[in-house]
Amino acid sequence: MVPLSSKNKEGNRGSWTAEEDQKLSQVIEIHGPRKWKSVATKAGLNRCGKSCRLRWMNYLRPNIKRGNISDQEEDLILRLHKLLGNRWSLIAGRLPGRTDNEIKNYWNSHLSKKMKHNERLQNRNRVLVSTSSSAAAAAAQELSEPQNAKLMEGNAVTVGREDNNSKRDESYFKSMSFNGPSGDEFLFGCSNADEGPLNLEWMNRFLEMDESWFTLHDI
DNA sequence: AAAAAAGTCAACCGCCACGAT
DNA sequence: AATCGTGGCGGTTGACTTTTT
Repeated sequence: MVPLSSKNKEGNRGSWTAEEDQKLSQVIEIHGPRKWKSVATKAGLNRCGKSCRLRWMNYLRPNIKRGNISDQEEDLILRLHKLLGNRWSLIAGRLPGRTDNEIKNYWNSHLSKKMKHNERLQNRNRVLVSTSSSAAAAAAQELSEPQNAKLMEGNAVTVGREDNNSKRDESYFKSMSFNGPSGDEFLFGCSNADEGPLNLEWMNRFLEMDESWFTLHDI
């Protein structure tokens, strides 16, 4: 359906109709996908060449892959984006049947959020808790970035950015009650005042949710 | 059930590069 | 060398759909 507001002196705008698609396809079949202004004229379409090109590239041309982006494709997009940045046409060139517009949309609606979420997890202050305060102190010494580690009252060590969370964490752990297993077993969690008191159940939930985070900080 | 908010995606816009004149 | 037309690209918009409140 073409909205009323989508027509002006420059020609049709808005969504393409099946009839327009058919006309465009017919002309391209004869003259090839080039000289878009002439294609638009030959097809008798009241649209600019640019619009015709876009419709062909993103919708009408053969071998366009429809349907959800697979896990393999997503992985490839992530890796290519890391390498190339927002060079959507280059990325799309590595994914047969996918268009630059589709990749860009997928990135903006799915992957950028995923990236932000991961970044947020990485930037949280990490917390190491032991049932033994001496073991916690020893662990703090062994940390690869001791300048970023802080031994808290009792048996908790925070590891993370040197930011303004330290004071909050300190009082937070003073009031914490920890009912972990006996011995020097370490558990990992993540300090976040919004998520309520830190306890074993909560930490186990966290670990189930994000195993990769755990292995990254194994001591 | 209805309204609001969030998500999706096709299409448009403006800029730039490049070839033709 | 300067200008113009065209195609290609990435950013953005807005209509429509889905989910949440």
